[in-house]
Amino acid sequence: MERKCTISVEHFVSLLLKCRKQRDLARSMETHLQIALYGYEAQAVLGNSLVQAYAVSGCMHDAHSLFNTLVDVDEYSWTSLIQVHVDCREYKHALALFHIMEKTVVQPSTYTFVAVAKACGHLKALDPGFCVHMKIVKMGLDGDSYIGNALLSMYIVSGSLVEAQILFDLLRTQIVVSWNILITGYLEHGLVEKSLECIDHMQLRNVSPNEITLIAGLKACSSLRAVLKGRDLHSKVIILGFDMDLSVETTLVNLYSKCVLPTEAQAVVFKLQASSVVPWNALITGYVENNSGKEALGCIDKMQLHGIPPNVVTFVCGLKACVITQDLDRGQELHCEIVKAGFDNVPSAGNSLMALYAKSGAILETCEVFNKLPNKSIVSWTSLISGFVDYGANEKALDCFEKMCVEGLAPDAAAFVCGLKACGSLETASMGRELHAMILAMGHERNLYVGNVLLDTYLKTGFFADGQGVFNFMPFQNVVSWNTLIAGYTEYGFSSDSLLLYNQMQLEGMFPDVTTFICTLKACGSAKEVSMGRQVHASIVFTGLESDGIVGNSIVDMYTKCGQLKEAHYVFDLLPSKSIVSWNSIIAGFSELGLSEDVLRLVDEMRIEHFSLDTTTYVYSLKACCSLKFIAHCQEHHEEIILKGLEGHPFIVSAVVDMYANCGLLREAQDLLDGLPARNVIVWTALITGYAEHGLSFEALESFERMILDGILPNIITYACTLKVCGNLSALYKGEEVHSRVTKEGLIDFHAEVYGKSECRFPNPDGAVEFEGTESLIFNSLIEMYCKCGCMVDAHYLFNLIPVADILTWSALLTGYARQGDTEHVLHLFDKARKTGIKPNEVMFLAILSVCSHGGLVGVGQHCFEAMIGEYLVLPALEHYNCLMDLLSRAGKLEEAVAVLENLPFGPDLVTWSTLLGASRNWGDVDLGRQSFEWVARLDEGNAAAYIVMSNIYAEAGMPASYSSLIASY
DNA sequence: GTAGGGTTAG
Repeated sequence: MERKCTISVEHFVSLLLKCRKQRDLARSMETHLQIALYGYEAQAVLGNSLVQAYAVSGCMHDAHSLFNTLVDVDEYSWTSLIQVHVDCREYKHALALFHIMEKTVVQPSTYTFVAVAKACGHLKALDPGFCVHMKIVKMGLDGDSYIGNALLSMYIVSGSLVEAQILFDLLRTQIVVSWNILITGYLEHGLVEKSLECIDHMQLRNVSPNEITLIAGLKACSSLRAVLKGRDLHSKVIILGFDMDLSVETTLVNLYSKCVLPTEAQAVVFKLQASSVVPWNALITGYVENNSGKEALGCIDKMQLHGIPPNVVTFVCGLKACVITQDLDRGQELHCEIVKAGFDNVPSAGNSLMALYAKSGAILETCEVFNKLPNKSIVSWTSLISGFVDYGANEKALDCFEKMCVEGLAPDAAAFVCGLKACGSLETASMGRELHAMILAMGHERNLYVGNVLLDTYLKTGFFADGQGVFNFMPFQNVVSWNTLIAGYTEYGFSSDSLLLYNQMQLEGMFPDVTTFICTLKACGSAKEVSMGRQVHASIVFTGLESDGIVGNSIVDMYTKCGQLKEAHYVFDLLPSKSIVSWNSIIAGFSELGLSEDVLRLVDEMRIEHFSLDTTTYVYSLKACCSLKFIAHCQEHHEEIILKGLEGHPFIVSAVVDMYANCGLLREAQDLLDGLPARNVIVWTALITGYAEHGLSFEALESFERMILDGILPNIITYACTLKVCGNLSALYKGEEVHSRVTKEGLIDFHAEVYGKSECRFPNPDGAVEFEGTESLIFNSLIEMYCKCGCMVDAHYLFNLIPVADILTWSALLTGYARQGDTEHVLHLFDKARKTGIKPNEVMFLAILSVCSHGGLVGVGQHCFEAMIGEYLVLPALEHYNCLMDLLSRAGKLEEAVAVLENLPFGPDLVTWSTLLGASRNWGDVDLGRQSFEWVARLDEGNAAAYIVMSNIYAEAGMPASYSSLIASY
């Protein structure tokens, strides 16, 4: 009872104020109990304080129950309840309470309106906000500076900048706070220049800026990278005496860092001599943002020397710096320090650790950090997904994405970006579409990152129309969007479109960056557009980007792909620093043109310059060795590869098998292939072509069978080679089987209309195989196969289906008909080919000459031979001369045939002499017969037919002596 | 006042 006298109501009020400040619920409840014990419950002031104390501690329900028991609810009770909801960001609730209050007799005060205006602003609720404004005017409170600023703030926060400016101009007095609301408002809504204009205006009206104004101004300068204006504000800071204000100085550090003026940023920090970690962090962040990882880490050391311990932000930046410098060791040291300092449970630290490990390829550590995180936020999940994507584990990434959704976390824009990246790498269009639908449903489609990666995913999966649609409907495109489009078209062989896009983007005022140049150079290379390539090269020099390593390599690559080795070599020699990629680019150029000696010379040069050969280099040098048939050299290479442990690499494996197969070491090739744990289409194809090229047709077909049994899908090269073998063997049945395979796989389309390119989805382009020309290669191989097997009906049927017949198609068909002796078809087709603009080649002329000779069309044949040289400028080979001699001698023009023989530009071969031998028999020319026979016998010993023909000549000429001696010698 | 995950490229 004694205590009852000593504790006053005022004491309880101050006690509750303390509880409220410390959000100490337990003490609030204890105090509540005491108030009840003392019988003070009916005291209005205590009731209101209790309501506030409960509300700020999160016990809104208790606060409301208590509010309902209050005996006299006054303006203060209502306002404090509304205020508390606003503080807890429960704006809707606050507004609802205000509406209830309006129905009572209690009149709102200035404080009530300030709280309600804040709620309206955050709700972006313009109509209720305007009603509140009107009510204020009606009550004559609009002259109050406090209310005026609250309303100004309401319009700004809700984004109604025009209304805010009108209200601002109507304010009775514009104090510095009013100006600051306007200035920070413009800044936050991106109207950066406008906020700087306001700062100038306020000074003209003799309102002196305070630290809030200066911070806003400096921030504006940062985002505009406006160094001069920034320096101007810096001098204001000094004049007005804010140069020891931690916040102002930190913003200054940030400004100088963003403007890449590290010395000035440092000067600010050192001059400040503060013991706070924050300005140091601003400095470190600046270095990280400018990709100066080493300097950032140095700064962390220096800061500790000044006796300032790092905080979480410092560690986060430090980890980023380690990613930049690729210094995993230092990263792990930082990890230890983070654990020691007890920051390992802080989400941002954990997420940055994951980023470090993921970007260092340490996926296990990434997962470990993730598993240890107590609260896995959307950011943590995204870090994990991103880690899997970087690691190439795209399926795993998508699994995680699903798991994250199952756990009830709604993906945000960044999470979608990672998920889509996985889809793009997996080339799974269906999953990509699912994510796209989710993105639309959740309203993330306007995010630039999302748009760009969506575009990339559609292009990577071959859906050009959808990709173009995404691009067109983006709210705005940036340079990345254009780069993605350019790269996407090039990837599918539409390089000319890429080049048009490069021009178009510049017409639309978009400046190319490093990546644009890299992508465009690639397009120039694939399109062999060297003049455009030179233009791009000039632009690169103009922008001073030619010293960039990747750009330099791309220029070399462009020139080599265009076959301009001189220019490529010139650029290569001038590269400021050559990497293994530079060497590979130039080597690839020489390799492409079959200049094997140069390839090996360059490889030697790079060895001299202490570069270690990588898989790409080995592939080129192996190819060069084997085309030069440097077998010993090849084997040395193989040993070196084994020594380096590269023999398992898929590219190397196929190159080595190809090398052995090419050199005719087919046993070795076969053994190597059989010993592989898994074989791919490239290795099998290398073996099959090896067998085919060395005339081992049966082994080639057998390998094709084994490849199918191995479960490997052949590619067009495999099919073309196998069809050739079938033709050589006249293996019609096998050939037809291959035909039905390629049809089933859709490699040829019997109803081939020309596709609108954005409508169709192309098969995944195989690295080694150019997409363009796929179909005609298969068609030509099939036609040739049917021709060789004598099935001219099938050959001609396919010929009619081919979308565009090229010179090879015509040659194959003509040769086929010629082999059948079908003069009529050959002459007709020859005529048709010429009319469609085909310039006849040597193969077509051989076909013509051969049918003319068999059909006795001497005049036509002779005319053709003359036209071949005079009109079509095709140089005849020995085969053509042989045919001509055959043609003449069959027609009895033996002398003319001999004249051809005597004027031959080459040495005659077995066919020449056999032809003349046959002719001699037909026309009974013993001398020419004997001469021919002697040559045939010399060139092909044991040619029984020649003996028989010669003996017949002797017998028919009535020369028994010669006849019997020839028989004896035989 | 400083701070966590996300887009294109050899």
